[in-house]
Amino acid sequence: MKSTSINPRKSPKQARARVTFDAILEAATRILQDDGLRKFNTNRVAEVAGVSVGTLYQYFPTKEAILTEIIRQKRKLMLDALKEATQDMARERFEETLDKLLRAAVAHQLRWPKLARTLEYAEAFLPLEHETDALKVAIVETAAAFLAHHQHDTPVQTARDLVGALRGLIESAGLSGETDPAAMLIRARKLSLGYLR
Amino acid sequence: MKSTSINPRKSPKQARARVTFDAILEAATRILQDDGLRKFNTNRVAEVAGVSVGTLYQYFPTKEAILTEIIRQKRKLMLDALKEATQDMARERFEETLDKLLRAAVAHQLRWPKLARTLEYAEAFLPLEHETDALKVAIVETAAAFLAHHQHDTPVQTARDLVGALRGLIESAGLSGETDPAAMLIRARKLSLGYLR
Amino acid sequence: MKSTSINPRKSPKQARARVTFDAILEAATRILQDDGLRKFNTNRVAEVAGVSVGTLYQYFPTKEAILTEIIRQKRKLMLDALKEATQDMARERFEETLDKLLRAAVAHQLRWPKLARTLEYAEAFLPLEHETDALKVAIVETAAAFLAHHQHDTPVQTARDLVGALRGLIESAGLSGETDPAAMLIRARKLSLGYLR
Amino acid sequence: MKSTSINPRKSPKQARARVTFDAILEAATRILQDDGLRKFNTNRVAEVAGVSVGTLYQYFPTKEAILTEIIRQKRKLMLDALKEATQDMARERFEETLDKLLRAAVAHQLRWPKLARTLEYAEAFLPLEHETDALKVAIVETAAAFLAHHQHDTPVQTARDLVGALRGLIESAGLSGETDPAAMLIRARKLSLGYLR
DNA sequence: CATGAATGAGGGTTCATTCAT
DNA sequence: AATGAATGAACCCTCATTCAT
Repeated sequence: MKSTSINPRKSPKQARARVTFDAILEAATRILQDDGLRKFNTNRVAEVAGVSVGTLYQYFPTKEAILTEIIRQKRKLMLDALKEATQDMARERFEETLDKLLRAAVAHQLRWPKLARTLEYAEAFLPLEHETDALKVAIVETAAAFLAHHQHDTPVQTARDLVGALRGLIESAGLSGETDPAAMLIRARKLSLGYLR
Repeated sequence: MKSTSINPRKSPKQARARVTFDAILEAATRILQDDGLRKFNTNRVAEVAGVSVGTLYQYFPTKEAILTEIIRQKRKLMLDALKEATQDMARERFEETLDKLLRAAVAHQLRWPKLARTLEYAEAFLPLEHETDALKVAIVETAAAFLAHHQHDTPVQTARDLVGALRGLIESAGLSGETDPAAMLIRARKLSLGYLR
Repeated sequence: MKSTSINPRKSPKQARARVTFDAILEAATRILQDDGLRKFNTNRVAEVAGVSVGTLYQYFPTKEAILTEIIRQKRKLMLDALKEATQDMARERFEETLDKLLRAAVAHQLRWPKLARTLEYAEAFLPLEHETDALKVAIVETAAAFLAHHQHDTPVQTARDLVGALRGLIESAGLSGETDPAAMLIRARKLSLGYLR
Repeated sequence: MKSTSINPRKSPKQARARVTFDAILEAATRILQDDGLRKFNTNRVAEVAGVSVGTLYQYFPTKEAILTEIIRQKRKLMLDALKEATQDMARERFEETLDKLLRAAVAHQLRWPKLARTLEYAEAFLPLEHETDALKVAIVETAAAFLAHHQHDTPVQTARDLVGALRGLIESAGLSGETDPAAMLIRARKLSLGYLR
């Protein structure tokens, strides 16, 4: 793995290292959730993770690398969920697959709306990084493939529109204090079907 | 006006003061647009505005006060536009008023998507401030009043949902490089009518 | 003046600023003399100069910029002295001008041998900087011009050789504790005339 | 051998240990040559040497100990070369022995001018260490003994002067990119004979 | 003996804010 | 009022050294 300024410094192989690596990411995630970028600094991350700054820098060459790794992991989770949701789309009714997709999206955005928003914002100021960027594209493309499969004319633009609108919907609900995925799903479905009609 | 740590220090009454005040806000806005919060600092704002830091602090007690004032102004602009859009709603068809509303929303979000996004993010970490918060509520309420007027059941939640979804839609299009308000309006209308059906 | 990472940040115009600027350079010089690069750090320089780090960074964008400025000043002093020494070379006997040159060289190297050596070493790891580099070249060329004036065949190489050898001579004497310029001058003359024969 | 903070921790007796010891010194030397003191750190030395930091610290108690050992070895090499050059001075003409001495000096300084300069500089800030210091004195004394043998009045000072001047000459030529020992030898001879006349 | 994860003091730099002029 | 020099807490990151395995 290249040691650019944005990739993790070492893939943790020993058990101890793996634990430390994860502790750092978890601490960082918690800080981003609770306080946003403002208080996201390496000293605090290390402290919350229960390690020294030096240790943190053994694993991540810069503060941005931590952010990037969190984004990468979250995006990957989302992409995998979407792929799983669409894997049987050939055999399923449109609404059936759509529901799976929306369920995945709601699950990923509603639980930690502040984190999701912070990561979204942070990403804009990170140096473009292949894998992360590719993941972003892949997410839209997975949705677009689904739309195309069901005869949609402009699948890519529509997919991007819907991904954006759904993010806005779920985010605003989440930040208003809503936490019920079932209620959210209903409105997400309404928004999607309404837009796709 | 009280001089809390978040309100402007003085309402500029003399012409010269007004000019300085505006120059500072304009400089701050440009920096937020171009570089985001990362490079938004008082020294730079003063420099770009062509005044000294000392002068900047004559008008704004803290850095956050500048941010707050920008948000306040932008929100006020938006609110006024929405109010104007709905002022004849009693005499107009539903679609007619909706179009005016969407036109206003698109106009306000599409031109400076990066700025809009940055302000949105910044606001979340600003101390809650009455007027600004009130403006936010008023925006949703204006939309809700319109929906209520047309017999909608749950106007407030629906208004919040739509405001959120539209923001997400326009923001994602804007950040993807779209700049045509007309094209955006068509999709915004589709999203709204679809959701409201 | 460009604001690269190696030039001073502002040319001090007000009296207070001039004083601060000089205090920083003087403190830096003293630290380099006494302890070398090892203990040359911005916190210490600021402390010795009696200013805050922040102030130091108002004048110098990086630690290296301080070093560069010291080198630039010392070289300029040396170059001016050499130019003055050679200004009447057309009217003077060879030995007369040579003596002036050597006097200048001894004066500049013998007083602070440790500083001279440290600057010499530091320079090798500084990003090449036009003016400083030009000064270095100019010094050799001034000597070469003098040699050429007196019918020397390979003035540039000889000048470089002599400058190097004289530096080595004076440095080693200085570091051995010698402080008498007169004694040094005699040997410097012997070395020069011997080599030029 | 005592285990002060500057001597190697153990004289490597087993073959494997010898290899490791040498690998560390070689790595350190390469780093000093290529990047100077700036990037000379124990982690990097260990990495380049292909051993772990822990292993490095089995052999050297401190970073300075590595530097000291390199200096000691280089000086010893130089001293041995000078001793060999002067061993037949009783039977040889003055110029003959001098040439051998200069040949040794040129050989030692011209090949790695950057390394030589770095070691020279580093030495000044190392805690005075008997053996190394003694080697330095021995070098000058070897030269002085040669001068004394040929009826020179002030052999020690003259030897020191010449050692310094020759170092300056060769160093400046080396750093200017010259690499030809033969050409260098001619000028070194000229400098020496000129000064000794 | 070797390994390499962990430590934390040290040092470079920024930037919100104050205050003498 | 306006200026801009000065301040110093805060934050990023490095590297010499230790020690459990």
